[in-house]
Amino acid sequence: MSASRPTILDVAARAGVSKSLVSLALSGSPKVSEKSRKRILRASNELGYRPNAAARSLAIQKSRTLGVLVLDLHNPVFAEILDGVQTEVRQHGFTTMLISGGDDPALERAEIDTLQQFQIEGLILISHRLAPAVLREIAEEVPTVTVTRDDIHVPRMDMVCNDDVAGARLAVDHLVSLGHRRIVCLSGGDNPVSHSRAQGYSEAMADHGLSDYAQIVSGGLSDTAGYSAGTRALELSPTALCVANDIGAMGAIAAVEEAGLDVPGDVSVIGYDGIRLAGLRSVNLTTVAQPLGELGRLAAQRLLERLEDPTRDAQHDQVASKLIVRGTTGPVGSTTP
Amino acid sequence: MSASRPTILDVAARAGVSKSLVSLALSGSPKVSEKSRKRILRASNELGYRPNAAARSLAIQKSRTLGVLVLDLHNPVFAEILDGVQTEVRQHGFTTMLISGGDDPALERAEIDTLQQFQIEGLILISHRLAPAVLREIAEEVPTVTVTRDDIHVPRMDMVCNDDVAGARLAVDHLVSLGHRRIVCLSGGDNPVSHSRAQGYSEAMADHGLSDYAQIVSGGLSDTAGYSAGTRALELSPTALCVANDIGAMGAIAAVEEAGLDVPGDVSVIGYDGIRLAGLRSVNLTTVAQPLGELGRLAAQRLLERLEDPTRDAQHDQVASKLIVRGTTGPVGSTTP
DNA sequence: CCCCTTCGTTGGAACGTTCCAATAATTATG
DNA sequence: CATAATTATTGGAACGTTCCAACGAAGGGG
Repeated sequence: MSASRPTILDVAARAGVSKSLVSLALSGSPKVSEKSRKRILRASNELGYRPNAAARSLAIQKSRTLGVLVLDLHNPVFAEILDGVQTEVRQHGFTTMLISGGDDPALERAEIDTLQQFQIEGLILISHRLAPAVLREIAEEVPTVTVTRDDIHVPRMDMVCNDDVAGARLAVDHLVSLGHRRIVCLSGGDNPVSHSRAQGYSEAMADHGLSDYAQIVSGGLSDTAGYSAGTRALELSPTALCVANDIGAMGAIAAVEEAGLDVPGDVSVIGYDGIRLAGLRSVNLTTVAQPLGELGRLAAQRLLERLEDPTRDAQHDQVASKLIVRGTTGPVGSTTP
Repeated sequence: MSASRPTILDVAARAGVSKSLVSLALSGSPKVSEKSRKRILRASNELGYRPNAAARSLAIQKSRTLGVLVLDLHNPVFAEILDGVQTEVRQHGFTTMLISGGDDPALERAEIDTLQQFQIEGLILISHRLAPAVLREIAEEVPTVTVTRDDIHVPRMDMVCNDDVAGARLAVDHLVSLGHRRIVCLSGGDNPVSHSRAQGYSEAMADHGLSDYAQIVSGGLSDTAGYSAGTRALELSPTALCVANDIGAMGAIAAVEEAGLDVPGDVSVIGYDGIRLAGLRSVNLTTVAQPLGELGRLAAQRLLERLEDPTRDAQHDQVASKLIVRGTTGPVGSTTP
């Protein structure tokens, strides 16, 4: 009948024992007699007791909570990485606090601050826009692991990425094997990930002796950016477009089709990321798929390891991406213009 | 040099005042002299002081935190609703804890439990799979508002929805105005939202005197469900498909195209939800758009109102959805088969 | 029968904050 | 100039938990 939630003292009173014994019993200590344990558990259930996380956190000086920042919840890539994080973290009895920076560095910083007020024990950054100095500052205060970005090096900070250079090469190799030579790269703009992918493209083109055909059109990671870059790329009369990411590739496809050309008959298009969306029947995009869930799982694992041993050297994992051939790539010239 | 974070006492010592005054100053109380305030602020900055949310929560008996459950982070609908929630909540100085139930009732329950251990002051359920009894139990313990579902009524629980019946009618009206009569409905399966949308379809068909043409093919809310329902629907040789949601509509489009038919030349397709994805150039789906952000904003607002006045009567808001005409619908028979 | 273990149990302190009542310092009032 | 009123500041208690040192009650060995 009390207005507020029952506390450990209410349980103790009802079970006729001390609060300390309740605490012991609920944490599963072996030094509680079977008789007491039963009575405490019963009292606890009857009252609907639920421990107060704030009080516990204050007492044990730990929060058993990890913070997770995603760049932007709208981008499916991040939701899929998040899945991996959640499953791994849950298995270890940690709670996660999820925030999204909405693609705004200032907001990101503010949200991380809130996270720190909750005394998070570790932080996972699934992509971010933080300045190197800010990131360093944060990583020094709380064990941190970045996913998807490996450009900023901070002493004790782990990083989990795929090899964008190798991935982009996979894309080019695939197109070349289909007979394409006039392969244009639609870059994702001025960010580390896009740089690596563009570099992989250039390297692979060179390896195939196609340096003369290599051309990079600058774009962005969004649908509209992919569309406008695609439109510009068509002036170079390519037979294939190698796009920086899946969403951008979808925009590029729209540009190709709007120009009255067929995908993949006239122009093949390949993306990067491997979001589920790309597998939708109406999209059916050939892409270089990162193991997104695995990326998240690994990040969580590295963070948990660091919590055990905070002095461990920074680790830098690279996971392998693989080509998924679907319907947007095909042999060169399957339709004659 | 201390290993752990500075506390309010460290700040007090450095500023040469008592902890109480620091607390006062940091909470912006007017009864602190300008001189003290300055010194405290400086000391606080120098030490990099950050209040301990757990301690505060314990002291004030409030967490200033709201819990948000989304059914599934992968579905873009929810991310967009979430946006609205976040902006509104932030403005009021609350923090949100976000969890996703991964479409599993048991997990949902467990995650909400965790939320309650953190003493959340309110809960927003952006769709859920909870049994009525469980939902009732939760809503009795913590102020709750459901978004997107309005089938389970609980005394003090607010609900924010769009009018699915009216929305579906909008879709049918649009198709009829384009001259369509053989309009088949691809339902979203056995859930309250899909039922309402199917009902709106039936009502509108009747209003237009097209009851004889009304046919509902049962499907689901996913891409693949839309695809298979679409395939089955084509046997009825429709000129238009009215699909339960956007993602399903994308699947249906694939089915139509795979059958060698043109969208919208041979078959028009309309979706429901208004996810951004539908606006991508390569998708360009005509749809009935819910004001997703507004839905979230309103939910947060209702919850905050209830926190002010817990005895207030349950409120049930309906927001208006509107038709967005894009490229997947067109006049009937624009291509002759 | 007494002492020593062992086991089960307990009260008190601590965690970092807020809030209240009480005090100290300052200013206004007669 | 004393006293009242106001303004600034303070110490202590409280929040709900965990942990530790200390306790009482059994049981076993001498």
